[in-house]
Amino acid sequence: SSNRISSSAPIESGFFTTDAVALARSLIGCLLLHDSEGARRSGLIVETEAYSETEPSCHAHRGRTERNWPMFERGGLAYVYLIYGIHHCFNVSAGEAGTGEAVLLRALEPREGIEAMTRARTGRSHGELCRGPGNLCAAMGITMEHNGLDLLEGPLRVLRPSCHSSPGRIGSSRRVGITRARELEWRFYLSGSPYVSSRPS
DNA sequence: GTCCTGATCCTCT
DNA sequence: GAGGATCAGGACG
Repeated sequence: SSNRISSSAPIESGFFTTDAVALARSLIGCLLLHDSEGARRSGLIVETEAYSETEPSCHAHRGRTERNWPMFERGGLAYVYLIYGIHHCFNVSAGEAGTGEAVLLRALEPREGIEAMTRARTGRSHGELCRGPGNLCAAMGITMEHNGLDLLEGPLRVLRPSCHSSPGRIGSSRRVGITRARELEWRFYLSGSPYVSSRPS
C-alpha cells in the first residue's frame, strides 16, 4: 500500500558484517517484515541498541553458549531470547563469524498488518503497537521459533529503504534497562519519531 | 542440584 | 516510582 514498501530493496551481502554499533545505526530506516499464515506484518525500524562481547552488558561477553550462539555467527541471523520469563527480544547478529555481537530492535513504526498487530496487542493505540522490544515481538509475532533464522531470506526479513529516502536525523543515547557499561551511547533512534520507546537520557 | 539475575511490561499509587 | 508476573541461562559447588 505504501510506495516506501514496494520500493524497498533486498539487503546486499555484507550489510550485516560490520560491527554492531555501525549496524545499529544502519538499521534505522530499514524495514522488518514477517510473513506468517499468508499475512504480512512489517514496520520501519526506528530504535536500536548495539551489544558487543567487548562489554559486559552483552550476553556474549562470557563466550559462546547454547543460548547466544547466533551472536557468534556471521551477521544477519536472528537472535531471539526470552527475558524476565515473559517477553521475547529480537536481535540481528552483526559482524563476521566468530565475533559475538548483535543489534537489539527496540521499536518499529508499524506499516503492514496493523490488524494482526492490534489483535496481538489488544487495546493498544497505533503508536504503542511496536514500542519496546517485548512489545515489538508480540506485535510482529516473533518467538523462539525464529531464533537463528537467516534474515536475508525466509519468513522474517530485513529490507533496506528505497534509494534516496534518508530516514532523517539519527540520535544516540545510553542504552535502556542495563546495569553494566551504562556510559556507552550505543542506542540509536530516529529523531522526533513518536514510535520510539523512551526519551534519550 | 540450588541460587540469582535479568537488553521488560503493565498496573497501580 | 514501585512491584509483580514468570522462566531459563549461567555461576557455583
